[in-house]
Amino acid sequence: MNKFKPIKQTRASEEVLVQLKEAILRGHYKFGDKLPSERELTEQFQVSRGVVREAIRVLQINGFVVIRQGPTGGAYVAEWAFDQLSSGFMDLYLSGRLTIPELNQVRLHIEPEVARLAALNVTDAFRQRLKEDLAAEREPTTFRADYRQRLTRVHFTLLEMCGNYLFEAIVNSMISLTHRIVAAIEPEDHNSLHPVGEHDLIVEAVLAGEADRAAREMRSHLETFFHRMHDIDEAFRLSPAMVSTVFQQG
Amino acid sequence: MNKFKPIKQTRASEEVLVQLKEAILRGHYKFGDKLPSERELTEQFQVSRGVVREAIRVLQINGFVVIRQGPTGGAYVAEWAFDQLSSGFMDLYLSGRLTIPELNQVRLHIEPEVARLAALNVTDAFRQRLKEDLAAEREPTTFRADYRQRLTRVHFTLLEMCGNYLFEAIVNSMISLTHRIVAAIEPEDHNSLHPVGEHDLIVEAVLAGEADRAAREMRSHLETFFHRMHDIDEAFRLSPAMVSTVFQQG
DNA sequence: TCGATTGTATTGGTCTTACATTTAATGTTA
DNA sequence: TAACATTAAATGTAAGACCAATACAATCGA
Repeated sequence: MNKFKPIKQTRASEEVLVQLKEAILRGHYKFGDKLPSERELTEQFQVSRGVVREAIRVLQINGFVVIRQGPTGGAYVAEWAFDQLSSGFMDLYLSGRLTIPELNQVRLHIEPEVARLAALNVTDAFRQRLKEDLAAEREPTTFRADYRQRLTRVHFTLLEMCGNYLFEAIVNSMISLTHRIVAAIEPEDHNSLHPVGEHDLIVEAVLAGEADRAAREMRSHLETFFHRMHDIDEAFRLSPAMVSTVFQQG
Repeated sequence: MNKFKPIKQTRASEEVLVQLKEAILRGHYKFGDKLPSERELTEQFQVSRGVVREAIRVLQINGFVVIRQGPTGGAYVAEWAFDQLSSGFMDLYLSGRLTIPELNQVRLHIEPEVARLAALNVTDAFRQRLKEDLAAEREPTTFRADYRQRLTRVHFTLLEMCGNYLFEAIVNSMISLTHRIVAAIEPEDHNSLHPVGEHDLIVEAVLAGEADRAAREMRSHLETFFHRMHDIDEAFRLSPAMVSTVFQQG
């Protein structure tokens, strides 16, 4: 006969983590706010400093807070967005569970829909941004990373336009993953992988509010891009150099 | 002129985390394997035990390892799958960034495609499983959670059938989130939210290998389900009781 | 002999104390 | 006034002790 309940099955650090995380998610601590110092938290939670640090470390790694040292230092609530999802997808890829063709298949199914929705939500402000994005692509540049960044501005703008935060979160994370892979396999002549001007037809359709055409153009763009990506990838596949490159971007 | 790079910008615990995580992702430690004990890692990394613990705590929270105490205890590599993605979506919802209609819109766009792909990949083994899943729905039950579990077996089987691990990861996580929300708002008479037999037409189409029809049936099923879900949700929206219920499932 | 109990060693969980490092703010000196 | 030194507040790291859980071996009793 077992009359009594077990006392503690959860780790103290997890309790602290849950409470801090809930406080952040509920908005009790907003972006930029500073959590109490470690010593303060040890008093409030009545646990040791090590326990508090374990909880805060988890929050930091998962992107909920950034930590600074010194006076005015501490754990500050970060503008977290897709960090957790991104690293989730990343880990799926790095562990070998997720292949590039699978990734591309999903993007190929979702992003045309994003473009379609974007065309339905077009406003003057967005029209302006899309034009700026296209112009930015043409600017001369020296750094490859910078170039890639500007080539995806159109995609990110369309994501915001589609009006669905979950689509935005998922596709944003998938684009991040694609970036990282491309950074490892991209040839010297990066213009051959993604020439400038490939977004023109998409934007044109979106600006005109033609939803279905926007979806078709997006699909067509992705198909050609993925095709090139696949060709280049084959040369590097299983190359130890590439694998370590992807890891090192951690 | 700053010719030299800073020596250490990363925290020791992050270094340890990266190395352990990479070892797991690379498959150096496989499912079920045991990481060295904390005291052993302390010696190998030449850092204090607290540093090692912070790293391991992150691995544990993110689902990469499970930890047991006692002799034969330690950090064992877990069969991690979608934990990180699931909690990522969960946090988006709990923080209020993601709404239920947005979630449903995405599911409504992706899951018909999953059903379509499943119909193309049908095998005898999967045929058998689908029939079992449908039969399981009919079995009498007492626990609501158990009932929900069995009602989604068809969805999970279709996910496996679609042959794309990323689709599986995303939709699996979204279904988990839906479950959690439903658990908070579900009425006593749970059969009204998702009556038995709603999957029959989907499975019928998949078994016949009719891809487009499978997609249509899936879409139709989700539309009616989300419609009911929406009606019920309105009654509970902003109810403090519900919000805390969702949090408590953490 | 068998079974229950007890001891024991190992491993994670927590606490404490001390010191190092970083850094904003303040004070001080040339 | 500007450059430099001091201070203090916060995180970062280290080391040691002890608690808690538990698999396994040893012991004891019927």
